Amino acid sequence: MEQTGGWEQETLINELHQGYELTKQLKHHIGPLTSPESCEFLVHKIISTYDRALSILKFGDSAGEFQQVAGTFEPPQPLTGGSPMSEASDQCHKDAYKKRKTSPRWTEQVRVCSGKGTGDDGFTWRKYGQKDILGANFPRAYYRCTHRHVQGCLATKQVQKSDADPSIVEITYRGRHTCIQSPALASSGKEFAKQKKCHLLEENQRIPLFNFGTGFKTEDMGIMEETFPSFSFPSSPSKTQNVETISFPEPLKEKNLLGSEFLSVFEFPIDNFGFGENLQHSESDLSEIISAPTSVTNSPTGNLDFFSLDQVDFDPNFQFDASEFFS
DNA sequence: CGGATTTGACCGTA
DNA sequence: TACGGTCAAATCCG
Repeated sequence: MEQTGGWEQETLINELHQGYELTKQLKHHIGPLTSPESCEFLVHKIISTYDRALSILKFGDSAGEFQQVAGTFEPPQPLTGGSPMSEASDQCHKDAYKKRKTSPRWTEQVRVCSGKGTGDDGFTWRKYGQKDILGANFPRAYYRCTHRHVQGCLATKQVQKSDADPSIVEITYRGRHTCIQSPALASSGKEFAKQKKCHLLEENQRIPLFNFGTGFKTEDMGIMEETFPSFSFPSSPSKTQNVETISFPEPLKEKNLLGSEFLSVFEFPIDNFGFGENLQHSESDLSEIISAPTSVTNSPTGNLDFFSLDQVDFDPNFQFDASEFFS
């Protein structure tokens, strides 16, 4: 928990750098042909990026202990009992990050208001198993990305009702999405997602602008972090303020996981979906991703351009001047 | 009929 | 050996 600061510094730099890239993209996208959804998504992403950066500055490290709420970090809190979620009423939403030695994963608890709170997180999932878990009152369901075979997406998730409160489901995400699922598609729900399936690859080739799954995780610490006040915000974006008082709009609670699997630190918009294989090699060692980012980008789709860290100069003295991005 | 779900079997790990 | 995770055949569903 107490760290030298190297990790968060790097994260901070990367966050800022991502904000830079996103802003540049937004600049390019602002125009008559631009879809409002894309712009809005970029804006939210940018805000989230800076939000995280600010959070890092504000709280220092301990990211592994953070619970992330509404796309922002909050200082460490106990996971159970008296947690904010218990008071958050319907839109209650909380992320919990649990450390795992060999299989880091990121767990989110979602209160189910209707019957479908188990997974409409913007991705399409296919259930592949269910198990009764020892000591648990409810079985655990296993899902993998629908596009596992088509695009080699290795993202999986586990959904299990909470013993303590059946109205809450714990969703544990593992791996990251390497498939392309746009926010417009995702935010339109499953119907859109169904339509999209047939055109997934076309979408990939047509608008390889950015990956709509984004996020932030730290696998080397055995945890994953993430979440944006995502693209599906119906109206007002989060205003980057006050991380303590933010509450989710109702729709957000089922959308905010969109990018849970992505390593935004290294994945930049245009081609940030190429690290799926990384996870296999480095679930518990982020350094492997860092040291050999391009050696494992053997996506089955074969036509993805992957971001090369070589292209990124993580200058410690990175200067950030927003004005130049809009010039 | 194709894709998604169910469910028992199988496998790896601790 | 028990348990969690995955596979795959059977079944369901639109």
